[in-house]
Amino acid sequence: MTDQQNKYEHLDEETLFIVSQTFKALSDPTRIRILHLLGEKECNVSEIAEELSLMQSTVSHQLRFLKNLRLVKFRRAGTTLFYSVDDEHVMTLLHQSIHHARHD
Amino acid sequence: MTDQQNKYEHLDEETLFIVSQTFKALSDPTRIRILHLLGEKECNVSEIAEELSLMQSTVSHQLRFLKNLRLVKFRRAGTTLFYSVDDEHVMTLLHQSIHHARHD
DNA sequence: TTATTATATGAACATATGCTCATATATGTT
DNA sequence: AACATATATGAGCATATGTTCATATAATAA
Repeated sequence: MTDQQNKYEHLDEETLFIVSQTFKALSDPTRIRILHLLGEKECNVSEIAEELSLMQSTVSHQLRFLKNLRLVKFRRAGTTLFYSVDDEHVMTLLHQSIHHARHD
Repeated sequence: MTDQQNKYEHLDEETLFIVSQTFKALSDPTRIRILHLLGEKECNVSEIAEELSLMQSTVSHQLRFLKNLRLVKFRRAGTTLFYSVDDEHVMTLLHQSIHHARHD
C-alpha cells in the first residue's frame, strides 16, 4: 500500500477571484441594503435613494458596482431605470446570512 | 379595506453590521484560502504559512482577524497552536459560493 | 430647440485594508 | 538562567474603498 498523504487540494485562482469578488459585493452595508431592498421589489434609482436615505450619486455608483458583477439588472421606462436582482445564488447567500445573524 | 401599501421593512443596524462583517471576512483571497484549508484539516500557524506560501506574520494577522469574528478557534500543544474552523454557518456559505463559482 | 427630469460619471478626499519588517511574547529545553 | 522555537504584535507603507460634489448624459415634454 502506498502512503496516504492526502495532499491538500488548493483553490484555483479563478475560483478564488470569483468567490472573493462575490463576498466583497456583500461586505458593504450600503450594497447589502440596496440588494435587500431590490430583493423585495424592483425599484428605480431615486426610490432606492429615498427609501434608504442615500445620495442619488451613491446609489448610482453602487448600482454600477453591482451591475458589473451581474448581481442586478435594469429595464428602462423613459428616463427612469428600474433595477432588480439578477443573481439568485447571491441573494440566497445574503438571506441565509441575515437569517443566521438574527438567530445566533 | 385599508390601503395595502406594504411598507418596506428595513434591516436593523445590528443585523446589517453582523452580515457585512461576515462577508468582509470572506472577501479577501488570503482569508478564503486559510478558511478553506482549515476546513480540510486542523493546522498550526507555520503549516498554514507553508502550505499557502504566506509569511508567518501575514497568517498570524489574518488568524487574529478570523478569531475575533469567532470563525476559527485554536488549541495549544506546547508552543504550537492548532487552528480549526469554528463557524459551520460561515463555512457553508463559503462552500456554496465555491460551488457556484465553479458551476456557473 | 429649449427645458426638465432621471441617472451616470469623474475627481477629490478621508478612511480602511493587507502586507512586510522588526521585534515582542510565550512555552519548552538544556 | 540562557536559549530555541512558535506565534503575536505594532509601525509603516502602498493600495483599495466609499462618499460627496460638480457636472455630464440621456430621454422626454413643451
